[in-house]
Amino acid sequence: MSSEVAPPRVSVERPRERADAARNRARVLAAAEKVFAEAGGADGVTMEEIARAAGVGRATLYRRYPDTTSIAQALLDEHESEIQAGILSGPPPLGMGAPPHERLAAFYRALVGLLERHLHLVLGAETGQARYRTGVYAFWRRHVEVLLEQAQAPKELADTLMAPLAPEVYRYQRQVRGLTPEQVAANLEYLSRRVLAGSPAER
Amino acid sequence: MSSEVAPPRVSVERPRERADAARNRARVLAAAEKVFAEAGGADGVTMEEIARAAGVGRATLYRRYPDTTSIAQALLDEHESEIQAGILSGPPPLGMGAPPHERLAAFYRALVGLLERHLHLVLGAETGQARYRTGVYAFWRRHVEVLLEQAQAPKELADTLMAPLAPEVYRYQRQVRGLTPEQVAANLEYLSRRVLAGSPAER
DNA sequence: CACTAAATGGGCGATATGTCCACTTTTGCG
DNA sequence: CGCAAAAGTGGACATATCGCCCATTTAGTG
Repeated sequence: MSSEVAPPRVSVERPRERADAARNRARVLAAAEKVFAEAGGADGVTMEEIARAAGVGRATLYRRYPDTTSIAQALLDEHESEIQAGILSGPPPLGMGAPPHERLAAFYRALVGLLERHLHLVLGAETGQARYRTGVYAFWRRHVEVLLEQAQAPKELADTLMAPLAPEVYRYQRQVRGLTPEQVAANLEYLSRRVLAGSPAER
Repeated sequence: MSSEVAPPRVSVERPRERADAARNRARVLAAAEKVFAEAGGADGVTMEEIARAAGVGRATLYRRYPDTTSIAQALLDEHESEIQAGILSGPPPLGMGAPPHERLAAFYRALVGLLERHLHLVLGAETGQARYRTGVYAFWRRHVEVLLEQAQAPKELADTLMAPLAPEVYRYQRQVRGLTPEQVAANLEYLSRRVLAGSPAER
């Protein structure tokens, strides 16, 4: 990040959000939450539909969000931040202090919980390519990378170990294969142990 | 598969494809191949665009394919069939005869090869949800399931072990993380050994 | 209380979709 | 060899969404 001549004022001098803007922001988010839940993802959800449900014009939506995925992303941010905080400064096994394979298992459990509670939002925000463009993916990825290093396993496995957390994979396991959230979490815990626990990698 | 009253004629009595239909089918597939390659996936590819590139009307496209993903799927079928044949009746380690973890590694290698050569088609055909609706996914899945059983590992891991083969994951590793196909394959081989080789699962 | 700037929402042109139907080509048959 | 039925084709049409523009409204400020 580069900074030009720093403005003399404190911080970035954001003009403060107007009252009606804040009100509409809240309306939009509440309406979008409902719309995504009903659609079960982002499939048929359009900007038009969210605008109608929120009782605002389409241009009001476009002012803040370029597309439906960024609205879902905004709704998710809050929940994802909680997990980030748990990783950075929470108690073990999610936070520091537990052995790598237990921390990975805890991380898996936390994200399975998120997927279970907000699958429609994650499908709306991180489907397909979009997943890898969100800032939060980089965070998850880095965390897994560190755990791999601590366990003396190749850190290039990070994306491989993240792949089962793609929302489409979770949806398929839950709705088509009929697994319970606990079963999914147990499988991932098994994976954690197999890959990170025991003898370090010989290769 | 169930059969009603079998028709007296040999086979299903398909009226045989007309010459102009066959010609246009070939044109469409050739044009679609090119269009997908240029777009690098299915992102901005429309039925209109493929029709224009093939020099046929849109209705001609819709007669055979309901959407762009099914066109990409048709183009992929051939290549995927080769791998299927290799699994069912080819030599080890892809075919029968090798230990499970080696067969899984060989399977991973075969699919990495497919992804490397035809990523744009796989992105066009199996992006997001569509991946789990293709017939071929069920085949891959079942194959991995059998290998898991043979290695006395929980067969519910099948989808988890398939997840890193999603085209978006491969694209990200190759184009964003800068891994080579060999590195991706090596990582997956490591995963195969860790999960399937050695002591059976205690749980 | 008036004034400025942010915020709003309806409307517009462009593009894609999926279906329909009149016309053309191929094929089977007398 | 020619003809009729059937299969195939392609352009047109109605509909929907997108992304943007701009006249109007509304909130905050001196």
